[in-house]
Amino acid sequence: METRELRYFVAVAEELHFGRAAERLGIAQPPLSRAIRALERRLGSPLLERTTRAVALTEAGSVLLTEGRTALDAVDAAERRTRRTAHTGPGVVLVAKAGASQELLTKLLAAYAAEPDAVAVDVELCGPGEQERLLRDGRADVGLLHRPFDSTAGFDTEDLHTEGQSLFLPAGHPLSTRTELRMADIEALPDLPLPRWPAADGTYPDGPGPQVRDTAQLRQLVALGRTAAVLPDSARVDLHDDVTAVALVDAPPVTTLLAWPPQSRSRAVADLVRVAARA
Amino acid sequence: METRELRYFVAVAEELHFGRAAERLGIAQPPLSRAIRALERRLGSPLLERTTRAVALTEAGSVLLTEGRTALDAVDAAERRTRRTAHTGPGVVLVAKAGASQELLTKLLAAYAAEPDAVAVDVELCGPGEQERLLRDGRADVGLLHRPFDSTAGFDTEDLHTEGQSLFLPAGHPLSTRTELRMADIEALPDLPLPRWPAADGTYPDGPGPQVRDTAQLRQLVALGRTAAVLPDSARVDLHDDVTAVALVDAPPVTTLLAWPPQSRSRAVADLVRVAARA
DNA sequence: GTCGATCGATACCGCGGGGGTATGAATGAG
DNA sequence: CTCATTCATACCCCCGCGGTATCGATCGAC
Repeated sequence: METRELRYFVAVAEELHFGRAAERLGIAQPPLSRAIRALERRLGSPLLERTTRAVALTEAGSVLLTEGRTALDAVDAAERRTRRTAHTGPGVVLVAKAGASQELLTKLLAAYAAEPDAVAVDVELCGPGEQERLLRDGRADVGLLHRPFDSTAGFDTEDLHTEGQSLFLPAGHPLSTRTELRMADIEALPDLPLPRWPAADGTYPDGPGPQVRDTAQLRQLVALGRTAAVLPDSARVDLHDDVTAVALVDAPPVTTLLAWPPQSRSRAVADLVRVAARA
Repeated sequence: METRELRYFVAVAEELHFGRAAERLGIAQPPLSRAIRALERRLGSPLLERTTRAVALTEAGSVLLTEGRTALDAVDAAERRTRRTAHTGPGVVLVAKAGASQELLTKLLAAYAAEPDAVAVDVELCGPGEQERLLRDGRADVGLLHRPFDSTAGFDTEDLHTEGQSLFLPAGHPLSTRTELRMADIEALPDLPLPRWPAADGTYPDGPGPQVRDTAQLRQLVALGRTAAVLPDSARVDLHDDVTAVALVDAPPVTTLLAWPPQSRSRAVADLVRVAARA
C-alpha cells in the first residue's frame, strides 16, 4: 500500500465527503474517487458505504483509519528525523508542556550539557496533549510528560519524580488560609470555576470556567481572581504573592517522566535518560 | 515520502549493494539507483556513501533505516489488519511462543470464550523473539510474552503472572537429587551445555550446546540427556518421569504478560485483557 | 410530481515519471 | 595493464495519476 493511497483514504474517512477531502488534498474529486475504489478493489472489500447523500465507514474502513493514521505518523517521523539528522547534525528535540516542571527541566538540561559527548537539545514547548503527537510524527525525539494526564501508550518511559497536587488560589481568597484541602472542597467553589483545557482536536468543552492553553496563562488568570487551579506541588516554586497554594491531600499524585519512541533509542536520548534517572 | 521509496531504501541499506537489493526488489539496478538519488535530492542530503567497491550508510541514512523499518511495519500492519477485518470478520490473532505457558493460555482462552460477545481467537505459535515482529507488522493483534526475555517496547501490556525459574535436568542426573540450586551451580555443568536459541535474524550463536527452536524440542533434548534448561516453574506441569526440575533460587523471576499495539485497542483485545487480568 | 441542487461515478485525454536495456566510468585485484 | 565489478547515465516506452466534462442517483422544495 502506498503512502499516497493512505493519505487519500484518511482524508476521506475523516471528512466523510469526497469533495471536501479532495479539496483538502489539493486534487480534484474524480481521481480521489478512483483512488479509493482502486484501494478497495486491491484490499478485496469495501471501506466506505456511499450513497449520494452520505459516506460512512465500514468495519474494515474503521480499522484502516486507525492503523493508517499511526502508519502515516511513522512515515512522517522517518522523514522528519532523517531531515533533522542531515541538516542540523546530531541533536535531540525535547518537548515539554509550556510552564510545567520548569525547575526539573532546567536541572536536567544543565546536567546533560555537562556530559562528555552531549549534543544540542532543542526545547520545544507546546500545549497539553500535543506532546504525544509530536513524538509520534517525529517533530520531537523525547518528551517530558506527566502521568496520569498524558498518555504514554507506545513509548518507552523513565519515571523521574512523583509529587502531590495543590490548589492554587488568588491571594486573599477565603480558602487560602486553610493548611490543607480535599477534592470535595473544590467541588463547592462557585466563585472560582475551574479552567477548561482544550481537547485533542483543539476545541474546548462547555462549562463556566475560562479557557486556558498553558500554565503561564493559567497562573495569570488565578492572580486575576478569575479561576483556581489544581497543579503539582512543584508549581509553587515561582509563586508571587498574588497567588496562594494549599495542599490537596487526596488529589491523585502526579509523576513527571521522560518518554521517547522505542525505536529511536539514539545515543543522545539514551544519555539524556541516564542523566535524568541519576538526578 | 512514498512507501515504495522507503522499501527501496531499506533494501539497499540492508544489502549495502545496489545489485542485490534490486534483485530482492524484483527490479533492475538502474531504476533503483535513480530512485535512491531522487530520494536523497528530496531530503536534501546523502543517505549512502558509495564508491564503486562499497556502499555505506551515512548518519542520516542510519536514522532512515531504523525509522523506515518501523514505518514500513506500520503500513504493513494497517493493510494486514484491514484485510483480516474485511475477510474473516471481527476476530483476534493471539501469538505465543510454542510450548510456553500452555496451562495459562488454555485457561485464558476458555475464560474469554465464555464472555458474552467473544470473537474468534486465532492462536499463532512461533519461535522466541518472533512475537514482537508479528505484533508490529499486523500479523498478530495480541501476544503472550515473557519478561525479561521478550522486549515490550512500544506495546501496551498487562502483567498476568510472575514466577521463579527451575533447572530442568535429565532424570537421574547427579544434580537432580538436590532440593534447590543457584545460578553459580550451572556455570559448572560441563556434561550438559545450555542450549542455543536463535537470534532475531534466525542465526545461532556459537557454542557447545544444541540448537533449539521451541520448548517442546528443548524438553525432548533434556529427556535425551543432551542438555539442561532454565525455564519458568510452570513448565513443571507436564513433566514426564524422564525429566526432573530443581528450583533455581537466585534466577531472575519471569513475568508472563499480554502485549498489544497501543493503537489497536479494539473491543475484542480489551475484553481479552480484562478477562486475563481478572483470572 | 417536477425541478433543481448535491454528490459520487464514469469517460476520456495528456503527460510525468517509473521501469526497462544498453552503455559508460571508476576502482581495485591479479 | 587488463579485466571484473559495480554504480551512474542515456534513452525509450508505457502505465497510471490527475485534469475536465459529464452522467446518474437521490433528496428537498414547492
